[in-house]
Amino acid sequence: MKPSTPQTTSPAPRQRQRRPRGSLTPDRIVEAAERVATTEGFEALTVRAVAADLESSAMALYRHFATKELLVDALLDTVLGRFDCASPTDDWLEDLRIFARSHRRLLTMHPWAVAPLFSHPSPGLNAVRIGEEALRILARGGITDDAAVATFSGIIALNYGWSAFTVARDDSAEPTLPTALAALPADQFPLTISVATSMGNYGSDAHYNLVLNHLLTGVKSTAPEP
Amino acid sequence: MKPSTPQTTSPAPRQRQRRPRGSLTPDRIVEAAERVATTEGFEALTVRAVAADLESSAMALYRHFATKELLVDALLDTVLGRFDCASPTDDWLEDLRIFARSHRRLLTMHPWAVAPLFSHPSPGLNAVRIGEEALRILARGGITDDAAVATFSGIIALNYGWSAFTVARDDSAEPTLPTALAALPADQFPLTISVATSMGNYGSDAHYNLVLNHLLTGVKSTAPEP
DNA sequence: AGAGATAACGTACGCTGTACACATGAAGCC
DNA sequence: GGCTTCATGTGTACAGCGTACGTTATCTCT
Repeated sequence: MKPSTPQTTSPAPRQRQRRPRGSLTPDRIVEAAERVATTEGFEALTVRAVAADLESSAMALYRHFATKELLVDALLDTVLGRFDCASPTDDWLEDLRIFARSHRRLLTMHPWAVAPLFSHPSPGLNAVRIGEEALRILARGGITDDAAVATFSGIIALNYGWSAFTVARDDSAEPTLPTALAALPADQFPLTISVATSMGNYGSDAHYNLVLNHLLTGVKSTAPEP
Repeated sequence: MKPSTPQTTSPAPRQRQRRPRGSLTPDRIVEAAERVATTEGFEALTVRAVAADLESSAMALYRHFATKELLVDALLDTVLGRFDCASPTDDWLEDLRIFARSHRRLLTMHPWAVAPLFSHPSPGLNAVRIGEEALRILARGGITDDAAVATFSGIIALNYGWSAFTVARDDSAEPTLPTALAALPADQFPLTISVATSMGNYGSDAHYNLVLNHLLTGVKSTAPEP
């Protein structure tokens, strides 16, 4: 196999077939990194794994990203770049709800990215773009300055925190969460046991919409115009 | 130095003075782990570092915790065990606010624990205890079942997400966030620039209280009793 | 005192990110 | 065309990680 280097003069071919010059670009590396993250999980996103996906060597990536952290930053920024910045209706509160749902969908569609996005400051340009969109919607409702920043922060925080539930969920776990809760000592956790079935779908869309409704109700109640 | 083993027969003392039999307990190991985490940060919490803090060896810890993950789980559960479960007033909504603030304070007082708590499912007993307390308060307001679980989840999610802001904040960063935002292209991010100063204290207590107010307003609006 | 159990420990292995030296291929210059 | 120069791909190596495995020392029970 691989008789492409039949150089009999050198007994041990110390290097494999080298890839052509422009075959490694930041974009291609980020694509490979995402491929690894989606298929193997973020914890398996190692430099060597990305290089293997590109059929390259680990150190080759360091010509384009000084550290692994910078590569991850670029990867996360491309994910944030997929946010859909549409404000379709003419009701600003409804648009705010759509904004929140879109952001949440962005996270649920990239579950491996939630934890690193959570830990990283990552103030990339696309993150700013998302914030600008939220501020635009809020301004239409007369909410500006600290109230706007706080509201925006609240929605983002809610979404990130909520993603912790949905991402960590292991539906193949045995025993199921409701049955595990039902086995608790009834004298210590009576309420937990009584809502065990509802606890079964904690983090669900229905629960999320309920909470988002609550938050938006409060936002609306402090908006200048009725 | 250390002439305690002047055993001249063995030229190289292959082992240092071994510690007595009961000197290593799960509790002491967890204490040492927290010491490392608080002083050096969670990323520096290695098995060898914990062992060094105990003046022991790395493998000695594995007699008490099968894996590092289990040690971390125990550490996180002790942190959750410090939650103060008081419901001081007779206004359930006010108690819910105090509950949320207490939980948030728990996170801010253990900043290193936020990220691992976020990533881990970690359904320890103390986590259930916190949930039971929230359900008790909500039940006093007539909120049960799915509405209660959703509301509880919302508060917890908000706190975790919010902690991402406050934990990641690097106030010694240069340039400051407002000045960095002010340098953005004004035609693309006009609103972000206009709220740059408010953005400076994003994640602050004032902003958090504002968001919590919004959420509680919504909760109150759906509560059975006025 | 002797034996058995077990807690503490040392060594070693495969993995990680990455510093460093080297090899190679494309581009500019004569 | 030949030669130089420089950017880029690659291999080797190292410190540090979690931890499997085998050794020892100490405690307990006769």
